[in-house]
Amino acid sequence: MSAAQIDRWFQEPPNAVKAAKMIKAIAEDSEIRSRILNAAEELFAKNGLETSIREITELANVNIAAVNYYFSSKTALSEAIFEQLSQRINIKRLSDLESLLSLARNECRPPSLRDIVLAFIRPYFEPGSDGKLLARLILQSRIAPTSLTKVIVERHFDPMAKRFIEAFSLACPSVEASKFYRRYEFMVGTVVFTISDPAGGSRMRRLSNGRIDVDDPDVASSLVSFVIGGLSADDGLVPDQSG
Amino acid sequence: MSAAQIDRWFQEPPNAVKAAKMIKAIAEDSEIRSRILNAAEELFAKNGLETSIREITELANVNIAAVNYYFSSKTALSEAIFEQLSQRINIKRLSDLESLLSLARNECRPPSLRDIVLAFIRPYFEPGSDGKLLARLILQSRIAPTSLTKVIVERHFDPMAKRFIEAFSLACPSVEASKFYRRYEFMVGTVVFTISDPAGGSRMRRLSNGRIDVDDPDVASSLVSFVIGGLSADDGLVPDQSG
DNA sequence: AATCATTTCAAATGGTCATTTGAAATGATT
DNA sequence: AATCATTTCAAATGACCATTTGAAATGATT
Repeated sequence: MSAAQIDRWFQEPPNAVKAAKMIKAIAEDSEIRSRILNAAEELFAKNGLETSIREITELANVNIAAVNYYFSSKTALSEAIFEQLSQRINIKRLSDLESLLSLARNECRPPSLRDIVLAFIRPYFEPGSDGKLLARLILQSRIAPTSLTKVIVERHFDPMAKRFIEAFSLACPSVEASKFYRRYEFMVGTVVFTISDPAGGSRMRRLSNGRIDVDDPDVASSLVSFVIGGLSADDGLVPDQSG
Repeated sequence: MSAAQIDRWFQEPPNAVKAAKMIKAIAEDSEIRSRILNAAEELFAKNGLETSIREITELANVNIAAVNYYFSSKTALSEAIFEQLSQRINIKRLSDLESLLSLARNECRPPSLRDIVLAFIRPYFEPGSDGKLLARLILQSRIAPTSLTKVIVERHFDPMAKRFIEAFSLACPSVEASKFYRRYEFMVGTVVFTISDPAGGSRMRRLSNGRIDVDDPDVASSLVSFVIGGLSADDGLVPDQSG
């Protein structure tokens, strides 16, 4: 699908056959591009974020120059992946949150804190959702932020975070609202760090002499309990009434 | 202080003047070595862990070959820093923990959970303790572990972790003991992620429209409340009695 | 003073990397 | 069929990196 083709598309009179072709072209656009995206996503998840273009293009079975042709730089490719993943997972979270909030509103009760936390955590554990990769990308952007990871966090994470922070206040009216700015971040830390524990050499397994592991099916629910406990903690301090 | 010098030292008869010189030599050993260590620590903390040897040696004002001369490789240098920092902070934590445990024992009461958590968190916030650098190094070893970061974690962190996990059980007998293997890791995640928030462009500040920041003096106590809430959470599940 | 080990240094080495180039292939348009 | 834009590809480019080299300087030992 070239720029020139698109230009012509708008200049020419309508034509059913051409339209069909054009739609097909857009739908398949572009096989190589998505082969690169998939390979990169797979290798980033498996081997970390310092995978070279060479490895990616070898797995994708495309020429090494294709990355620069389709994405203009390796950085742009990484950010495309980060953005795509962030968007997919955060849209899911937000829609889960909104529907549980409106359900609570209809039933004239506050939303349940457990439901909110589950809406936040669930996408990380759903099979095929690449939660582990997203967790690594978030940690990476913590340690070594780039101007573009900052943009992605601001665009795809901050709005969702604000909604969750509001929801926490609804669910826990006894906790002073401004505390949730911090507690939200604390929650993110707990979740992201836990998810990113490398499979196999897991630290939990070592510390517990093999009894407990990160990949145990009930880690998610342990995590939820911990987070709920933290979010709703009574810290015994007098809330600041000045603001 | 050369190997040959040390050999001679043990072969030769005692001599007060020589002894004095030797002790001086050991004490100053080696100025360049420590200039490199300090520069590397500073740059790792400021610019992340991918600082090049060139930058380090420029700041330290030594020749670029000095790193390989004194540390044999850049990896070994990083690990020397990681190890030194881990040891310093973890020894402090362990000794704080042991003394609060023995105090509780003498007074025939369980230790307070708050005291234990404080012993864990305090070193990260003490000025000059390089808590931020350590947090970054820990996150880094999460995302991209090397065979030697693994060794450092096992040597300097795992024994301390086991002690803290035992202490949590003493402080919270109502929580089934094996839960603390997980909850300890959850705590680490919360703390490390929070500490590593880059100064200046802090996310908390953004989300709260400037009202709350990571560098606020009371973040530590918010963190402690959250962690206590999580550690002592009642998850409503029936504990596994089979083991 | 002569010999020896250690330390410093500028320059070279060799490897990996992302990116560019320019020609060849493909495919669409007239 | 001829022209044009787009896509593919092998090879080259140039930057940056850690590490090595070997000679010169320093310092200790006899």
